Order: sequence, then C-alpha cells, then structure tokens
Amino acid sequence: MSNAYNRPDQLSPELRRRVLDTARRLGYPGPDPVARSLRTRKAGAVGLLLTENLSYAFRDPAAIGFLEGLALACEDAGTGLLLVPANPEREDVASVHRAGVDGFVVYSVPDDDPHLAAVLERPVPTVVCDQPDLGTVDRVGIDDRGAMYELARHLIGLGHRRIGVVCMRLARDRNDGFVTPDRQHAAHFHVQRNRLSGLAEAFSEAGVDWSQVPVVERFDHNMASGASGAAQVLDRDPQVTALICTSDVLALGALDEAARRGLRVPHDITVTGFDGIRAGEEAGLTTVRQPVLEKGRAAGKLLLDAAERSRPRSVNLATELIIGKTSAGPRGGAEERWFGP
Amino acid sequence: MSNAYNRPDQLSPELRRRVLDTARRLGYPGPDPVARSLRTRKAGAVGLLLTENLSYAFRDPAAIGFLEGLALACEDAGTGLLLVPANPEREDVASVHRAGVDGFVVYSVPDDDPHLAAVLERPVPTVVCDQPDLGTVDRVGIDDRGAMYELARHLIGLGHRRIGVVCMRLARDRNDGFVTPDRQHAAHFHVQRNRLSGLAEAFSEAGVDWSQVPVVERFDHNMASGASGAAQVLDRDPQVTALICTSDVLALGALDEAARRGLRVPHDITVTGFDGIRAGEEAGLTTVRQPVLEKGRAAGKLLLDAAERSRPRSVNLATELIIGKTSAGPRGGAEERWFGP
DNA sequence: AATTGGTTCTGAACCGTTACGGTCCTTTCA
DNA sequence: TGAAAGGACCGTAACGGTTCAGAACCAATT
Repeated sequence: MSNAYNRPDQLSPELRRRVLDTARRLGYPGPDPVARSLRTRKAGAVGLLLTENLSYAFRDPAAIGFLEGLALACEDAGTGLLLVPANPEREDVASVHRAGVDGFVVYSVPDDDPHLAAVLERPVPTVVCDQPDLGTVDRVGIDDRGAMYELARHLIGLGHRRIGVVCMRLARDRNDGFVTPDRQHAAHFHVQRNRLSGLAEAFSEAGVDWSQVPVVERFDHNMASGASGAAQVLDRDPQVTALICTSDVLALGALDEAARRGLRVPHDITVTGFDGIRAGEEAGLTTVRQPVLEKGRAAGKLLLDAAERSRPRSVNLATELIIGKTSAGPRGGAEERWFGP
Repeated sequence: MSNAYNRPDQLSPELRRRVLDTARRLGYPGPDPVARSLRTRKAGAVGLLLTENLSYAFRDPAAIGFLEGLALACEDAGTGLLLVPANPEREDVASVHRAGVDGFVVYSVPDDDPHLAAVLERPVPTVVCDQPDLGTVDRVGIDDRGAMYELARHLIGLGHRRIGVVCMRLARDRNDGFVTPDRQHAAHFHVQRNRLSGLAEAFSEAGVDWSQVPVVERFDHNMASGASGAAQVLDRDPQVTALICTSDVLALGALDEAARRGLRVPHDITVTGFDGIRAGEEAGLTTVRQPVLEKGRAAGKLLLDAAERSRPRSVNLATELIIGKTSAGPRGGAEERWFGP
C-alpha cells in the first residue's frame, strides 16, 4: 500500500495499478501526512518564532528580508515554513508545543520570552537569530555593538557631542519615554542592548557623559514612533546636533519630525538609522547596512544542516557603514574631527 | 499521563505532581505534537500555496499584504501558517501531500497548476483566492473584470483611444513579448485574463479594434519587467497615449521607462496600474485599489469558519478607482469626453 | 451490610503510516 | 531434476498520543 505510492520500484506495475485503482474507488485520499510524520519522525517543516504578532513580520522591512532569506533556504531544502503564532500579550506557550516541526528558528525575541524557553525545551534543533549566544544552540547575528560603535565614531569625527537617541523597545513591558541607564543595561532585547552599549562606549571615550544623553524608547516599531521619539528628545534638549535611531524605520520617522519643525537635514541636525532598508536608501539615510536576507538564509541553512551535529555554531555576518546625506558636522560649528585620546 | 498535561482537573494534584516529576526525571520532553495531531485529527495549522517561489511572496507588495491579512486571521484563531514550497519549475507535488495542515489557502496560481489539483484532492477545506470559482471550494477575490472596465472607462472619458498594455504572466510558460488574442483568451491566470477582458470590452465598446492593441506580457513581476514591457510597447507604437499596466509594480517600471525616454507623465503619456500599493500611492499613480489585507483576512476567516459546512461560499471584495497624477487627456488633443453609444 | 453515587485511576483500543522480516513463487544453474 | 537465489508480495509491529470504558476506592445513604 505504502509502497504503491512511495516506492514504485518495490512492486510490479500491475499490482501498483490495481492497488491505486481500488484505492481511488474506495475514495482513499492518499497517505495521511500526519501519520507519515509520526512514523518517519520527520515533519518536513521548520517553525519560525517571532516576538511580535505574526502580522508584524509582514510590516517591518527588516523582518520581511529575514523571512525572504529563510524562505529561500527552506525552498532549497523542500521544507515548509511554519509561522508559529506567539502572541506576546498572552503567555500562551501552547502554540509552541503544538507545532509539528523538525526545528525552530527564533528571531529577535526578548531573552526572557516564555516562548523561547518553550522552544528550548523541545527536543529539536534550534537556531536563534539576533539573540545572545546561548551556548547550547546555533546562533546567527551581527556585531551590533561593534557596528554601532563604528557609526558613533563617524559622528564623533564629524564633531557631534550633544546627541539624542531613539531606540526600539528594550523589554516586554511598554515604556514609551526616557530610559534610565539601569534599564538600558538590563534590556532584554539583545540587539537593542548592544547597539546602545556600542554608542555609550564610543561617546564615553569621546568625553561625553552618557548618563546625561537623552535616550527615548518606543514600544511600537513604526515611523510614527520614530517621529514622536524624536520630538520627545528635541523637546527635552533642542540643542542636540544628532539624532541616533536604532533602526531605519525610526530614523525615517525622525526625518519627518525634523521636517515638521523646519530643521534641515543634515545642516541643522544629523539623523542616522540602522538596518539598511530600501526606503532608507532612497532617503539617503546614514546607517549601518546589515544583510537581512543573508541572515535569514544562514539561519535556515544552519538549521537544515543540523545533520552534522557538531557543537553549537555561532556565525556573525558582516555589516557596512553607509554614509548618506543625513549626516554632517554640527550646524554653525566648523567641522571638527576627533582623532582619539 | 495525557491528563496530567492537558486535563489537570481530571486527576488529583498529588498524582499530577508525581507524574510530572517522574516525567521530568526521565527526560520526557512533553507530548509529541505530531502524535497528538494524528490522534485528534487536528494539525493546528493552515497551508498556504502560492504560485511562485516561496521567497517571491516576500518581494511582491500585494502578496505581502495578503500574507499579513492571512496571518492576522490565523493569529486570531491561534493557528499556525505553513508556507508550502511549491516550486513552479518542477512539477513536484509531494510538498502538498506532505503538508500536515487542517486546510489550504491557494493564492493566485494558474488554474491548471498541478499543485492546485493536488490540494483539491486532499480531503481538507480549501479557500482559493484570485481564482475562478470552482464551485466546490470557498473563494475570495475581487471583480477584476469590472474594476478594469471602470478604469478603462476613465481613460476613454479622457479621450484615449490609442493605448498599449503591459500585463503579468498569462500562463506557466514564459512568453516575454506580444500576446495574441488567443493567448489572452486562454490565459490560465484568472486575474490577468479578467483584467484584460475588462479592458477589451470597454475599448471595443468605444470603437477601438482590440486585436490591434499592443499587449505585452512579462513573466517576471518586478519593476524592470514593467520598464522593458513599456519599452516594447512604445517601440512598436510610439503614438500610444496611454500605457495600462495590470499591476502597480509594472506601472512603476513603466514610469521609469517613460522618464528615461523624456516623456512627461501625464502630459505626454498616461500610465495606470492596479493594486493600490504604497509605492504607487507615493508616486501618485492612477490605479485600482484592492483591499489586499482584507483579502487575506477574509480567506483565513472563511477557512477557519469551515465548521459550518454549508455549500461553498464566494465573496467579492470592493475595489476603488484611484485617479492619481499619472492620467490625463492625450497630449495635444483637447480633452474629449465619451458619453456612451 | 448492602446499595448507591461519585471520584480517581488504569488499561486497552485506535489514529494511519512505514519498516521489517517472512512466505511464496519464479528463475537459474549444476 | 533439485537446490539455491532472487524478486514480489504480505502481515505485523511499532511510532506516541488521546479517549473512553470500566475497575477500584471511599463516603454516604438505605
């Protein structure tokens, strides 16, 4: 029976035809995929866990790029890609338990996320992305800290000392407002924590008292948040010469807010982002480009190669500092370069 | 055992604790989702079948919108969303057979696609989207023909009689070039066939000989195709006053090509699209807006409500004609309105 | 003391498939 | 002609859970 469908070489064409015929006559719809999966211990799919509402993945350009890369890798391997619903509001981990998959990719969730914990308990290979290295599972990411450090050095070189920062959410609780150093340090989102720490390091080295730098957090990740975050920084300190955003989406919002206030970029104020999305490129945004598609593809490859069960691997992809048209020396002041201590 | 995990009320807390304890001690990772699915006959996921490489879904704005809507519906229901790899090149239907899902959503595949046939053979509820009404399964879509007819009437009202068309692929075989009336009529992509037929009807009514209208087909769906398609039309007949594209992405490419040729839009030439994507909106494109997100959501709802197994439903969503800045009367000629026969 | 009712717990059947090993039949070669 | 070899076919045992019937137990009622 099974052979008739899956292994035509194991039986005569005669019998095969007869079996298939009667199967059809009896209304047999073909082998049941779930039963097959149980028996063969292969689900033919990998699960993707994201921190956000499923639909968010389709609204954030960087997430879309990641998904595209991951889908590419799955496609190559003929595997399905199961988007696991993990509503961050409810602590409903059942969806993770219910997912019939051969492995998980976990993309940018807070390190204390219960869904992540649930995934790690499942006895399947896992790849975490944009997360701290857990030591027990594969990881793919970038050097967020180093990349942001480099961007900061660029701004410092231009002469910026009085800056403001707009960042994405740092933890699972909503905190739309200024961020204490404590909260920065304890941030549960690995990516944001490292980007901020790269900034802090560079500016501290340049003699800036980091604890005095206004850092504004926004829970929602969209342009409106970038705009209102920028507004909050500018209201607190209208003298800032540079607005550093931890994502391009936020930076595009900040550009909107600058325009609304009649500030010319980069003459009156410098704005920078992070990610290297298309819309940012078109706006000439100074940013750090990260290979989002490659990240997704690498995660997929890592997961699907898990056959060679060596010890957990950790790959860092290269980033590139893009100097666009939104950064320049502080207004008025002569372009003052900084050459280190 | 099962009860200890899933039905805490069925046994004493004492026993439950003991069972869970020994389970942990024995390294039992919790109930196996696949085995559970087999027994309960519920996979907790819906499958999505697209005509294109999986990764394409993340590159086309309309597809992304659809996915977002579908993901939203799945999220509400706590179901997973399985992207089924259906490489259109290979006729490899196995992925459809292997998918452990409770139902399928089929999005814009050619009506002779073997994957679609495979889905229809599976004994699970199915919703087709942007497909002809099969009568046997639920359907969601728009009135492509009517919407395009309306757009055509707008152009006819502006005075356009000499037009060219750039459309997406009409069948599974690649045909980058002019399209015969036969091929138009026999097109396997329901959406494209109906959009073209809406155009043909309106312009025929206006006295235009449709068989003389240059219609160019492009297999790949991106801006470059739109540009080269527009170029091919303009090379054949430099006198056309309007370029009608069957998608916004193609239209944006056509705008590029017009600019390259020094044609001012809409003064020298009118360009129209279809879909109502963000980038088109920003470009002021005249187009038909269709509610892509709603389409996805409706498809998901239809599938997940399938409990009430009434007869197959068919829903049409409303579209809206958007008159942008890319359409105007033909150059030189006085704006000449057409009031019907 | 026996019956009733209710709760907690145990065991077995089943979901549909694939893997495996055994039987049977045919062919080949000494 | 008989033995060995090989191919085709078939039956059965898991895979790991859920469900459900009924056993066992305890308390309360007749």
